[in-house]
Amino acid sequence: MKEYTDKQASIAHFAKALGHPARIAILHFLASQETCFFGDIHDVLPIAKATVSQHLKELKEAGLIQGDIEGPKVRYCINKENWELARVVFADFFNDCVCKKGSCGCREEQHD
Amino acid sequence: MKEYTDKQASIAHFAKALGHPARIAILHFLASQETCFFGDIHDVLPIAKATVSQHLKELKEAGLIQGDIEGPKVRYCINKENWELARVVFADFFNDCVCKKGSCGCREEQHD
DNA sequence: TTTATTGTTCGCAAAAATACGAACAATAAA
DNA sequence: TTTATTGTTCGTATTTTTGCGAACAATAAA
Repeated sequence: MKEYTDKQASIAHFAKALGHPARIAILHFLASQETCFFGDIHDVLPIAKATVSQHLKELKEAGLIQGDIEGPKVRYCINKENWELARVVFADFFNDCVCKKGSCGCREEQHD
Repeated sequence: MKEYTDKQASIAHFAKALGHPARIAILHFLASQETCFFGDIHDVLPIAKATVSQHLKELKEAGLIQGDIEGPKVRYCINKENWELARVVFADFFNDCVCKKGSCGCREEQHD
């Protein structure tokens, strides 16, 4: 009956931003390239530029990337601070959430 | 123009499953309780049982949890193997995707 | 056998996410 | 100034997600 905690909302928020292959591909690309203009990103994705722009906006709103205007172009980049924050948030989450050995009565074997 | 890789799809898939506070709350709860019946989970969430059941189904389909029928009850538990897989997938992702120092031309300071 | 208890599934409604082309604004080049 | 390049925003359509109550199935209890 209780509401969600800020921590839970925060994890879910980051996870949601990562919950689309296009956005993962964008982050992969940003990490691999030295030049990361909008056009370069668009070139490696199978979607229209309007859609790419939308995905970039979501990543920006989640704080995971930033964009700098350079002339008529826009240079995108991973936001290092929040990236590190997200890394820690996920690492903590996976560390906290473990079925302690023997603490639950679930069967060991997997089933469907 | 290229499609997404299996790895990108896999990360996005796990992230999507984690992209709702109710599902994060469920995982937190499963990790903290010794008894994890459906009813116990429902009791700590602010949503109807039909909705809880739906979220559990999604987590199950993502492979993150499993459910065992015990009498008329159902005992849920984190799926340790896939949990470990997800942990590694995210850890790798955050390690791979870093804006190498000085490799991109983004401004250092944050802006809006 | 009848009645509770426990969860899932069904059917539906509302909201959000995804995607696109067209129109637009801003800068750079001619 | 006119034209081209670069991205964003707008409007819209489609799909997916989220949520609920009601109906249902399965086991346990009376």
